[in-house]
Amino acid sequence: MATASRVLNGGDRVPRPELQERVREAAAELGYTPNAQAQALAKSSTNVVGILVHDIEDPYFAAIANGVMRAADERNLLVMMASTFRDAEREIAYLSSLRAQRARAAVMIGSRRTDADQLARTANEIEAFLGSGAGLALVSQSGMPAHTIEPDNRAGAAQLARELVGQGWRKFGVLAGPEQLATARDRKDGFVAGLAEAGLEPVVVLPGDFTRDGGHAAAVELLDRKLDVDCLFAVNDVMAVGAMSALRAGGVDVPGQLGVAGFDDIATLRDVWPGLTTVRLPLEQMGRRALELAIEGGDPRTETYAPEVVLRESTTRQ
Amino acid sequence: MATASRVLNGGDRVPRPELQERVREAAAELGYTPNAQAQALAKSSTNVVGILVHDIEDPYFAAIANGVMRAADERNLLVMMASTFRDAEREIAYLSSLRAQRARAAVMIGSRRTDADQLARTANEIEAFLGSGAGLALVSQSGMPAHTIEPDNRAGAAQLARELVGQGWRKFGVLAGPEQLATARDRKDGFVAGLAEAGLEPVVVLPGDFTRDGGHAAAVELLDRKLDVDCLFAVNDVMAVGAMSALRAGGVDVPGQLGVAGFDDIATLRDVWPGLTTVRLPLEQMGRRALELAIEGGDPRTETYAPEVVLRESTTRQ
DNA sequence: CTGTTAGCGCGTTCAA
DNA sequence: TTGAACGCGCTAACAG
Repeated sequence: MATASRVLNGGDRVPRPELQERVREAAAELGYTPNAQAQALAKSSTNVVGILVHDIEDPYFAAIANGVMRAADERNLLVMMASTFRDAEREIAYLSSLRAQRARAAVMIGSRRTDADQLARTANEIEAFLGSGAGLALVSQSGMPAHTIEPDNRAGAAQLARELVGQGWRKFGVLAGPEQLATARDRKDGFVAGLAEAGLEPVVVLPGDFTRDGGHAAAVELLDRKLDVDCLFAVNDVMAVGAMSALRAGGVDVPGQLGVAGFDDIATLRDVWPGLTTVRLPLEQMGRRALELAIEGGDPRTETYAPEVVLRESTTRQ
Repeated sequence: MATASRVLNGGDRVPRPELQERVREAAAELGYTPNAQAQALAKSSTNVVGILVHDIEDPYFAAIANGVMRAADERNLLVMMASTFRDAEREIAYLSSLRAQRARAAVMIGSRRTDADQLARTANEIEAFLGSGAGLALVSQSGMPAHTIEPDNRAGAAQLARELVGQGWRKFGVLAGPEQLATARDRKDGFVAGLAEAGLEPVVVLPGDFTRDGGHAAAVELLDRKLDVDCLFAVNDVMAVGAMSALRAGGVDVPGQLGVAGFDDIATLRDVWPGLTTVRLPLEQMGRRALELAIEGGDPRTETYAPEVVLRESTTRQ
């Protein structure tokens, strides 16, 4: 048995070629397939890593997950992915499952809502996860006792505000997303701060969902209230695109009557017209790096990624 | 030991409440976490299912994967996802890994290129996978000895052709994607067949990649050759959107000078302007159903899903 | 109703 | 260089 094990799996010193051959033949003949569970049990270590996303159909998460999967593939790690459908309970349950699976590491993507109780329970599960010896990295969620990858949302949004002001826009409306979502809040705050540098403040800040429909609804509300605004900033690209649809339906020309900007620079949306001014995040690289940190382990580290403003036609002054 | 096992895990008849309590306390005190690997080994069965996609960042795959994950979540199954990055070798290797993991079932999404040798090797691995007792379903790949979920690409494309002809378009260009890809070929063939019913045939059929860039490049070529075409059919939405960008850059008005249609009805692209005429596929439901069939097992069955033409502004006659 | 025993399939000592 | 024995953590069959 040990001999067979040596030639078929472990890189241990292998027997002489002739015996190797015999073992391989026998394996083929018997239709042998190594049992990863048994291997894991014997070695008490697996090559499984987990990814937790809120919604894999959202291109933001898909892009980051793609980076994680690429990095995992390069290291011959198997990926267990779970979509939490934005349910904190599910997230905790999945993390616990990963612990039971003795996953080597996990990456949690996306920021959580700031419900104190939920957050505490999530933190507990995270402690347990790390306590089991596995590695963990979070993307876009600070304040947890694990590696953290964070885009500098505030700085990116502030820079966007500066550039828009530089283009001549003055009367801004902000489609702010949910107030409890750190990512949304930081982008909104950064934008407002950027405006403040020029002595401006937004005409209106409309909360809403962090989704296409949220952006659409907020834009509809904006039109209904006939607010005096000349440029809209939506805290992510899918919201911006939803808003553009609403504006079009309302007969508002973009950017002729109203400029529109988003955040993320989602690849799938780079062909919309007018081209969406946005803030680019290195999503794939962030995912990649998150996995590296998670595998690496060690003391919690935070890495911040600088976003980059991309000006396109949706905010071109005419 | 058995008593503890009974109260903590298996639904076997449980001991009296008092003892249950004692076990739970001890477990909590010791920080006990069930070892899923050991459970799997002892029960010789897991609750892991696999998903194989070509590229999770492609919204088509993300939508189907989303359906699979929803169905898995409802059944308390853990999902192992692999992105093959369109590499057949990787695909085979992953399927083999899933076998080693003793996965209960797997879903393979997307059609493979028709390279006879690769196809045979994939078929071999599929046989081995099924031979291990696991279930398997393929989405958009026929001709394999497993459950198959197939959109009726030909019928959908043919219907699209009929409706476009009905709107008054006559001189069609087809951005056909790769000839070796069954999905692309079927859509192209169906479209051509639909045109034939009206006594028409396409002015030009341009091959290319099945991606945004493929559509873009094909449209550029079309413009360069100054072909006399009044409507473009791209065999998927991302190609169509890439083509629209190229047309815009070339100063061609859509749909004023050229109509454009796609295929899939990708959710993220429903807000592009002009709204993209396309053929809707129930992607999430297909993914869902694929998992059900894979879990269910039994004799290979094929289920076909009827697409539905969605007319939007990109083909509105002016 | 509870505790004991024997594997599940493997990697890893330790002797030979 | 090879083979025998043990243990990884758990469940299922059995005995008490």
